[in-house]
Amino acid sequence: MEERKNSHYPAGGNNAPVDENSSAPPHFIRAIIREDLRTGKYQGRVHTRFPPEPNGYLHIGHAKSICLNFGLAKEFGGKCNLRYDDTNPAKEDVEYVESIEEDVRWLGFDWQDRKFYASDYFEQLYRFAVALIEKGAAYVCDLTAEQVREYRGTLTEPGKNSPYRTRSVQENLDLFRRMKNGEFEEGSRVLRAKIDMTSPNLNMRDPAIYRIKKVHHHRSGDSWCIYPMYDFAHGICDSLEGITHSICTLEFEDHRPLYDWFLQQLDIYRPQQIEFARLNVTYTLLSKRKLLQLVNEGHVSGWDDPRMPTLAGYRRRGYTAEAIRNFAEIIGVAKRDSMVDHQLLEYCLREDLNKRAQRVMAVLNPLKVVIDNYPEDQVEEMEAINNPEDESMGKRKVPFSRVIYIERDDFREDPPKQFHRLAPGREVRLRYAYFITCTRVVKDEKSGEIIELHGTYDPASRGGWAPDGRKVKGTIHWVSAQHALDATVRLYEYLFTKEDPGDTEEGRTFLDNLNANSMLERRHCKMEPGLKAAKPGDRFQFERLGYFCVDGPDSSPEAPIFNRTVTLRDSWAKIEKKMQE
RNA sequence: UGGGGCGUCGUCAAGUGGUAAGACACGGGACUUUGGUUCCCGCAUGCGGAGGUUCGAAUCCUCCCGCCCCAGCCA
Repeated sequence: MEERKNSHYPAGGNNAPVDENSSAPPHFIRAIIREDLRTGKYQGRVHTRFPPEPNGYLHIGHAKSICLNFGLAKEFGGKCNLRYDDTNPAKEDVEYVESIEEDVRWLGFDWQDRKFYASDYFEQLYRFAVALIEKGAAYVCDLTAEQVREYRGTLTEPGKNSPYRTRSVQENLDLFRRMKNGEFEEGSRVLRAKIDMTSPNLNMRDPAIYRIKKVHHHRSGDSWCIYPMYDFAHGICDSLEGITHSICTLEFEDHRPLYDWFLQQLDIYRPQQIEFARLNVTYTLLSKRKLLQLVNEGHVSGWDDPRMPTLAGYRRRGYTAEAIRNFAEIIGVAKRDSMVDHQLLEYCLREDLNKRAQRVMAVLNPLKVVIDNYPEDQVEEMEAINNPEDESMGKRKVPFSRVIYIERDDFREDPPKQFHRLAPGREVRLRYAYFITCTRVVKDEKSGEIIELHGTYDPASRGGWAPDGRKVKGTIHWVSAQHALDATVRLYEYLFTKEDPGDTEEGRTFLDNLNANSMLERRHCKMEPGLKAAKPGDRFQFERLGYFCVDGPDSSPEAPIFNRTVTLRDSWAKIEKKMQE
């Protein structure tokens, strides 16, 4: 039977041999596929699908699903379709389908010519519904939504049959046709599957298959005023496309009997639905509804705000697709609810960026330093390494002169023991330049604020080495004042203050957990001049600070803006924190 | 208390009867012209609990406890 139904799909042959020594971590879905391949369940085919509803932007949770579905297909020499679950036009929009395609491509996956829409199948879906009516497995019900709820029963009590359950096939056919023709009001009638009102699984208590919605659809326009429900449409689409493994999240586990029921009733090819646990990440929210709310209420600048857990947000923030793919692999796939530490994502990010980001010097909180014994008009070009992890990235020249900026945090008037940066009388190395010693601190008389520092340099230490072999513990970054590029930097932190932003007390909402300091904009940061050539999306490591990228929408050559993607690990901050305790 | 799932280190997660992988985090050390990177070392006498089967149990059996999901004409 299974054999026969599967027969119109190409038999194996397009599959690469399974690599038993694959370094990919084992998980239960891989195990199922291996077993199916071994037993020839689908003639050696592996065909998955990624089925987003175009009602919002894709987020990191979707990335897990995308990587799983496309990744499995690739791993086993199969295919993966992109299919929009666009059965509810009231919530969907073309803006979302465009963003979804951009995001999936950016992540590095390709659906080739297999882009589908549930709406592509509206005509067939309708015919399948008619077939169900004809075999007495579906009926038109005139109960109101509220009545349907009452008839459904509760978790512990069985439901009771709708008085319309016994309508004749002829009457059902007629009514359904008229529903389609727009003769009835929205909500007045619904087509239901005739299953079992006493089932302990509420999904089997005569679920709705079609509802009337006189709403314009972003693809089918106004040609339909009835739309199929997810449970009915999804399995049939999977079947029509010859999907072998229909992977979805845990909350659909209870729907599997229904998924199977429709396909069995219709006697069509049956893929298997497999459920895994959706992703949760600390300090972030992955609910489309709540993300939409953040956007609509202006708590963020949009779906692509760099603080958003959307792929568009992460991309704008400077994350790489490679890092996200690696993260998706490393977190594993299982059935238990879990909350992954955001630091794991950051680890994947740094690992990738460390290898590819060009190093550059930038001062975010500038403190002027005048090197008194350095010739007034002299400028030297110091040689700097672009990436110590990748020699092929070469070297560059950075101008040095008498007046420079250093990071305010790199100077302490009264330094603690373990502080080995600049302080009165102390010597430090200016990266790729000279050793300098601080000789004088100039303060504002009234406020006491440090305005500038004066110091001397050792001409013999050019490049950062002292010929007498003396050591300095600290190396700090700097930018020549007269050559500096003035730029704005946006420092981002978690959008929420709680590990689980959705965990709220009585009377509060996730909005109460918003981090008021999630974005700090610093103007007039000083950067080495070579950064003038940076283009939107370009990523850099600002030495000793973190990874940054040129913002897409807001940056311009006249007023460059850099987003902080992620900080570098900072063991000094840990030491300082420990000293305070 | 109907049904469906799930409980292995702080967090993910392997393991499917032969004596608890790995990663992140954390702690310590080495190296360092980024307090970055890299490299070493440490980190579950125990797998939700209690019984039982077995030479041997995270893995099998029994009972119990806890957590998640389902009462949309959402997906």
